[in-house]
Amino acid sequence: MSRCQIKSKNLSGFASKVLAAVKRIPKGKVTTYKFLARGIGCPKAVRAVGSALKKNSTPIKIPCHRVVQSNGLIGNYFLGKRKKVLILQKEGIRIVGNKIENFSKILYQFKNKN
DNA sequence: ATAAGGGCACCGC
DNA sequence: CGCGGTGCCCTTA
Repeated sequence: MSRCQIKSKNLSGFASKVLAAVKRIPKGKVTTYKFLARGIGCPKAVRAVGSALKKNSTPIKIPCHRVVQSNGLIGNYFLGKRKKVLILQKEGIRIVGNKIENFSKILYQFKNKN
């Protein structure tokens, strides 16, 4: 079961779960699409997670900029990769080039819910 | 309803 | 160790 898609009012259940998970990310920390996907129960839906964040219409409530690639790279951002880096830096995260410094340290891993 | 795209991840060479 | 190609799932046109 664990269907990754549950109908909702506006956003798909999948998106809702993703957004909820992203909102759980503490400030000054970051997470990866992989952990995020795994956190919602769909470790293979890493790309779907990105798409879901893209449909996010409230970036203020949903710090999608705290979501980066599993290799420590910033990845992309619906507002622009450059913008994402700036925001992360403001969060107190050190970024070298396009990579996050101390990535493993600030990496927030979701608990294995379920 | 079908087709292509996308804010990735992993494996192989 | 670095780069390329493929795979998986959801969204939008």
